[in-house]
Amino acid sequence: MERKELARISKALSDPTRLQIYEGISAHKEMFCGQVVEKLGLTPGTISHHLKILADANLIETRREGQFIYLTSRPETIRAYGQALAIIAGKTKAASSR
Amino acid sequence: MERKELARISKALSDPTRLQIYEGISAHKEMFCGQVVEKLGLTPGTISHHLKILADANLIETRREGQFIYLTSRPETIRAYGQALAIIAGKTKAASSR
DNA sequence: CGTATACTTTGATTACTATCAAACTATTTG
DNA sequence: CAAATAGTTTGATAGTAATCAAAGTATACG
Repeated sequence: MERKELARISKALSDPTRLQIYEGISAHKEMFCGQVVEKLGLTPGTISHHLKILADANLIETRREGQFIYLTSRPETIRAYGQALAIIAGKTKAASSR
Repeated sequence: MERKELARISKALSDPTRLQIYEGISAHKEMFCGQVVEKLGLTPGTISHHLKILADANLIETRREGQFIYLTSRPETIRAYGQALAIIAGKTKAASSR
């Protein structure tokens, strides 16, 4: 994974509010934006902003269904991210991943 | 791992310059600040700033030896970080970590 | 078609961050 | 002690980001 993409994912995860949103979406199999707004107590505009950053980092997926936009998490992105970091961290020291 | 700490580590990794510094330190078993300055082409002040953020996130360790300050990476932090994220991401979906 | 609901976009504000230059601190060595 | 070397701290600047309010867009429904 490229440094730029690593940075994009890191940045998406670097805000406590976004982390909380991501945790919520991951914990529930599916949520729509209004639920996130209600749960976090922020304005729809702010939530929309954060969701876009998470989606741009491929951490979540959005799907429209009628008036609602459903949010699901993409665990494979976290997996690839963690793996890329582990490889970097294990460059010289400790290669005992398994 | 707490959300606040996850955010702190993520933020430390969210800047391309810091990622590059971290990669460099991980790749060489040991570096001192001057080497990072030379490699990155930024001022000592800027490098010092980034190193502090990485150290505050426990991603690196600093140790003074005479005039030099040696830098080593702490792979166990990345490991714990990746694991914490994997647990969050796997809350509802895909629990096949092992 | 008009109204309601769900979300997005825009503009403004405030707070944070990356960077540099320059002054400062710590350590070694003549 | 003075001078050199290695980092840190400070002050300034420019860019980025989180948040809100309000206006805008999309979908459903009467």
